[in-house]
Amino acid sequence: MNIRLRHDAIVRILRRNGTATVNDLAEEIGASRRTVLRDIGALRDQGFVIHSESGRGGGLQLDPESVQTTTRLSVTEVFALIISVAAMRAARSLPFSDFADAGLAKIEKALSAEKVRDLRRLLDCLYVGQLSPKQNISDLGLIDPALLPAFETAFLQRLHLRFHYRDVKGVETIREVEPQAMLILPPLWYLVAWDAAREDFRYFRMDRISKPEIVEGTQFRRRHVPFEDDVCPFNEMPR
Amino acid sequence: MNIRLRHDAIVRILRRNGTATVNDLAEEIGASRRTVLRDIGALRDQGFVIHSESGRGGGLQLDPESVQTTTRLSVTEVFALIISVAAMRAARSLPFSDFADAGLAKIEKALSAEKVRDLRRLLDCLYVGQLSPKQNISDLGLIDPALLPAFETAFLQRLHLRFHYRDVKGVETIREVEPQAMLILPPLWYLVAWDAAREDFRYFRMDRISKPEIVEGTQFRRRHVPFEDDVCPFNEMPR
DNA sequence: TAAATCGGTGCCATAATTTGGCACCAAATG
DNA sequence: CATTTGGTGCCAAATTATGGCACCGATTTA
Repeated sequence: MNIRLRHDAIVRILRRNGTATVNDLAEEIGASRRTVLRDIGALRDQGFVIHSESGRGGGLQLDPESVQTTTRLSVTEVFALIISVAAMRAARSLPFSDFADAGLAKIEKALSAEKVRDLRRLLDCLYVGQLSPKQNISDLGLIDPALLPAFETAFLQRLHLRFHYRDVKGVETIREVEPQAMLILPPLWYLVAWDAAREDFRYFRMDRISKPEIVEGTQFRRRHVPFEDDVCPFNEMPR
Repeated sequence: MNIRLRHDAIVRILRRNGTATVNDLAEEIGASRRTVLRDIGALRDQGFVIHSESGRGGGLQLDPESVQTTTRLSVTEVFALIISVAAMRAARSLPFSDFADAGLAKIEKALSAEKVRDLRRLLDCLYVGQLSPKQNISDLGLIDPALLPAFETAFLQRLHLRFHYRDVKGVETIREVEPQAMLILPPLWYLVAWDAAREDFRYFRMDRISKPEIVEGTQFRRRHVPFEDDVCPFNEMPR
């Protein structure tokens, strides 16, 4: 077994069991005691806080405050994942074990097959904290990570974005808009955009947007988004 | 030289030079031709699209569409980075080379020293695309990544957040709020929160928030954020 | 056409790294 | 005290990475 996989496994087992002895770990992983101890050292070097107690009934314990993960993902992957996972975490408190088992299929479609292994490991490693009451995954609407690349480009480079939008009644229209702002109301993300055809601002729920595409050569200027603020004015450039 | 560093170096050189021969790479990196060819193979397996041409004047070329990065970061790191980088990209179009050289110090303070190496590599690898006019980095206000952990927890777990807030006039107050929504108006991020003391919603510019801390044992319910929408109502749960 | 350049593959010995076993220490427990 | 458990140093064995070499095919240039 690979060193990375072993590190992941150790963290996962510690998170699952709460506490484990070096011998337990060695046996479950299929490596020698010496190797496990070396791995523990490496994990500590990486910043994991692992408590240990000698003697009978002793063992290793991962500090519950340690939110760290062993998995390292590419930027694109993490961007997509953060949004999905944050949405889920926010939607209801639910343990990721459930998510990993039952809800994975939903994300598997969005991410390419090779990335799924990484994803599963990420979820295995993620800190679950106080999340408690179990929920049915199928209730949740995720933001489709496949939308993000086109979306991000349009948003950041200020290019017109064309997409299909399905409204509350299920009616689908095609929109061409200037993406002006994002509004995050967990678990939902909204796009705040100027609708050129309607000459007004519109709010679009991200999970109802499909087939987004950039309209080339249509750079626009930022508009003053009509939100009022009594603390500080919007659209002001930072110092 | 480590295999990871070599992969990073290859991608970086290809991005920089546009095209390079295997021998060029081998010499610059200080590895054998055989090893470089093996690395190219590995990078292709990882999904990098690398074109090649035989004969004089031939060589390797990284597909400009290939936005991939070699660096893999932890979730926390990437979360912080994405926001900073997105803010910068959005603020003005500016080449990351500048950013890496001049603006790095600003981020170095926020991230721990060990992570800076990763960060520099990330920036080296990032796809720069059409970014062109140079800008003075010091103009830009970044969201301090150090704020994020406390902030994220409060936001997602619905806990009260206490922080110092400096308003337009520079007056600093201490606030205790219920974080309800995020509003992204590039390059600025706003926190939309219910201010318990003032019994009303307030907007806080992220870069004016300091010393955020979670107020334990103060879980709140989501409120209906007073934004109107004619496309679909807010705060509606996704299907 | 011939020579040179350049990517690409297979093979194998050598170099480097990782792993496992062993001895042994310190702390805790019954 | 014997036992359990974490932890370290050391070294040989196993595993993996590397470099050199021969050689192929494509392309360019003379």
